[in-house]
Amino acid sequence: MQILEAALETLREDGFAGASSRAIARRGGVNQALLFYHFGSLDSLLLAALDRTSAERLERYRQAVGEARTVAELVGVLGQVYAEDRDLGHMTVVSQMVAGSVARPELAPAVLARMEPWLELCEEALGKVLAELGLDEVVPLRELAYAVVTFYLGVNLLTHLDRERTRTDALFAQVGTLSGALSRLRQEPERPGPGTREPAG
Amino acid sequence: MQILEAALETLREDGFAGASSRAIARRGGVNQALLFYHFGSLDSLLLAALDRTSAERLERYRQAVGEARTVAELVGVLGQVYAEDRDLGHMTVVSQMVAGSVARPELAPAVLARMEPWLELCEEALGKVLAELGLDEVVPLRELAYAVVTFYLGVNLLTHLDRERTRTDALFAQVGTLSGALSRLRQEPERPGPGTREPAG
DNA sequence: GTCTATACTTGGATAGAC
DNA sequence: GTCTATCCAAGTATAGAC
Repeated sequence: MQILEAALETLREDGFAGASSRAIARRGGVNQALLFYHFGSLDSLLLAALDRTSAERLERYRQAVGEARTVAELVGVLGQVYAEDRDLGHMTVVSQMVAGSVARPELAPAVLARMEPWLELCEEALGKVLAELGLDEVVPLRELAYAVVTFYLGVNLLTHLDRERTRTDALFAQVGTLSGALSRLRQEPERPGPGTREPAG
Repeated sequence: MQILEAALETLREDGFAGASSRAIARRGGVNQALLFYHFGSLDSLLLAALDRTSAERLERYRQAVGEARTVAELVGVLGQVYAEDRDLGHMTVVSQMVAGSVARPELAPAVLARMEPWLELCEEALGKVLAELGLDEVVPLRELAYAVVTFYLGVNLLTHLDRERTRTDALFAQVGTLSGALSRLRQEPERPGPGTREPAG
């Protein structure tokens, strides 16, 4: 819907503190009273907007995670989907809503609940990766998933200050080569001899 | 000063979106006009507040990093200082100011500049760690420092939604044991034989 | 469903008394 | 330096015409 799109765009461009009913209405080219007719309150509208991007992106990520057969594939496709996210500004909406929950504590439980499916998907993907690398049972899955989501939020918070240095392309690449190396190490664990000691990097 | 304290407290408790001049004045028990007499504008006051906590905490972290002789010590003391930070809410102020910079783009360069010393300190600390673990030259220092700060911001953003799961005690402990293991591995690299293959965890 | 008009609150900021 | 008083813009939300 037009209003929802406008709300998302406003959260992205002007942040939580700038996402007033008037600002959203202005951006959507609709009357300000209309938001309250359709959504009851500004908070409800913002949560509905969060739901919308969340559902859309979640589907995209699920598809990516489901398709990938190897760790290398997974890391590769996640890097692509993340780039989409950054450009579309989905995670900005999320981080701004999380930040805004400090100002409006009523939002906190709702926002928290909306993070749950992301954690689950993250766990699923990490489970795949760790199993292939032989690291399951070593690394606590739930905590790692939480850490990944946390980092993700941080990136999307910082990227507005410093778009250059928050490019995660290099990071994804690094994770890719690292997991590739680990994976090979695991598949041929007992092959010693010359040629093994390559300089890393 | 009383006003600065009030500004910090308001940023912590009510977030950026709730840190109005009136809210700050109310909390500080002073007149609202006084903020503008002393700081000229709300933005200036908020930045001054950010400067204040930043300077105070930076000193504390510098001391911690400077004192630590081993990686284990460093991780241990950082865990303590972090716990202070979380309880005092310093990083909440930072993350809220970063989030607020989306709504007020004029703040962005100033906030970004105030992160620079943190990145430098983080690089210094990581340099120590990586050298002791023999991982320097393998891991890109600047990028890792940026990643650590990013994660730190994410944690302090999320902790308001979910205080339980953002406890980083376990994380610090994990990093501690991991680096301990790596360190030992490095100090006795050529000692094979029985008793070496302990289960990880 | 969408608009105008409006009630009422809160916000940033200044002028001027003390 | 601190207060009162005030200006005016912007905020959430509702009532009611169309």
